[in-house]
Amino acid sequence: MIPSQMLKGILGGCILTVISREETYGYEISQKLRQMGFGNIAEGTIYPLLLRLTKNGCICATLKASDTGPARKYYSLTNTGKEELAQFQKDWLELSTAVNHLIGENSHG
Amino acid sequence: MIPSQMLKGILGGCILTVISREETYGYEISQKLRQMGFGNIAEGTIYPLLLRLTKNGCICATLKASDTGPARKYYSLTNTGKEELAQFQKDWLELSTAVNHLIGENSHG
DNA sequence: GTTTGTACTTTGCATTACAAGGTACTGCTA
DNA sequence: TAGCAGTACCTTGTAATGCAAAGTACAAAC
Repeated sequence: MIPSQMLKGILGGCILTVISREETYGYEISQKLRQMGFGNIAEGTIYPLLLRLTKNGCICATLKASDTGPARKYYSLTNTGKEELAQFQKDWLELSTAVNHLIGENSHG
Repeated sequence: MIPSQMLKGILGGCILTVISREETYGYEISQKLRQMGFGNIAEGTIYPLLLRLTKNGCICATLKASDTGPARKYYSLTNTGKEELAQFQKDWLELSTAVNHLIGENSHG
């Protein structure tokens, strides 16, 4: 299990990434993240995050009926969201480079 | 600049990594992290974190005089700290694998 | 009609990076 | 002597954010 603290500042970008692939909704996002190896991300994490991203203008929702349960909120990226996603990927690269550099150097020591 | 939220849950492990290479003190750790590409990590981040790690039994300090300023607190890893470091590296691998997998899949459509 | 699975929401909490301000020692300069 | 820069550490309060817990609601199966 990835510690929850490690997910801070990362989940938002991950969700933008998932949505960028295709329109999707909260419940499905949580399932996809689990399949991707993020472990079980609580609903109390996903839904507030989606609301935050909506408020920030990164994503927008369309309500669509479902045959198998209550209606779903399908999300898609706005232009702001696309910029935000690009920035996240840049930031992630910077972080992972620094950490891998640090951990890697350990073995030369 | 790496966003501060992205550093949550990561800085602790990074500091353990730095200390594992050789005994060092707060001020020097902040300089090393900057050199490693983490940007300027505030003192208000470093010192509380070192206190926390000490309280958790991950590191322990030895006060040593300096020729060029006030005394320094040199930190070294305890056994608990070594376990914590190993766990961090495992967690980091899990996280970075998941994120890279997610970002990478994006380009396959 | 009760349960299971789907699907979204809200409240309150814990963790943690950081800004801002403070203390204190050394060495240099005027 | 006074003042400043660099080194070195500490404390308080704040903001961001993942999550637990609880609630609402619809559909299908039993």
